[in-house]
Amino acid sequence: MKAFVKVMKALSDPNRIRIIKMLQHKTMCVCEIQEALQVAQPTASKHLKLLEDAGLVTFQKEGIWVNYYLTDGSSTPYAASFLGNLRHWLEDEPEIAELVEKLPTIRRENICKK
Amino acid sequence: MKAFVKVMKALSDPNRIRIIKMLQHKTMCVCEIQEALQVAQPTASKHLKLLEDAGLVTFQKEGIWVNYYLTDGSSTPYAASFLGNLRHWLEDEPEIAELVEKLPTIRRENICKK
DNA sequence: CTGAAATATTCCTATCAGGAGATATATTGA
DNA sequence: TCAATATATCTCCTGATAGGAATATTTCAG
Repeated sequence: MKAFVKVMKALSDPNRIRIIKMLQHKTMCVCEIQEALQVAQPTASKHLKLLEDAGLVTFQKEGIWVNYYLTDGSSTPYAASFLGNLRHWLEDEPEIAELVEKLPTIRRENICKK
Repeated sequence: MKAFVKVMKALSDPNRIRIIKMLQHKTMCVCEIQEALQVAQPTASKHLKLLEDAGLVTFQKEGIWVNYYLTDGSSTPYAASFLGNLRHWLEDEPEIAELVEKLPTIRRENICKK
């Protein structure tokens, strides 16, 4: 029950849903997500932590960057099911489509200073 | 997006999940749900309204009673998918099992005065 | 080691969600 | 019509949550 509620809450926020939909297309670092969502950096970090706690995303450190990507859903059957369904769900939402279109232009080289 | 978030939020609360799991077994009136969840009547009503807005449950008036039951999920594909998955999800949660076991003893004739 | 850059954490604020009591509404029976 | 019952709505309280600013942490380059 707790695990289920955690996944449901994680997917109850538009910005976190947007993160999932973006990560379906490419691995992203925090600053890229921050830029895509137009939020402050701590806000992006916090959303990612919540998604991680729910078993939906994970990350790998690459030097100074932290790359986030979707999990295989092995943590809970709920995560697996949602990650599967969200592959096609919301695909035709104009807002999501627009966000995905912008994705190729959002690259850490253009955002970060290093 | 809004419809999706609405369904996710509706299923983000333990008491509302319990309602869904109970309605899988039988149609229930508000006072039966109130009794099963051990909450105040307005609380039960509010949860039911939220679930209804999300397209997960609906109701039929029977005189003084209001009978709530699960929808067929035709309002949104999300509702349909969740109602399907929740048929087996959480089935082996002790807490849910216990709640379902108590169900037959919760009958409006024993609760309501009329 | 030091400075700079990316990210995480802390703290504060505003809004939202769950709960209950009081009250309004609706239906039925007398 | 009136009283009783079931349910819905309103109001208030409290705890949770999204957001950002400030700060801490981590990592790398030099």
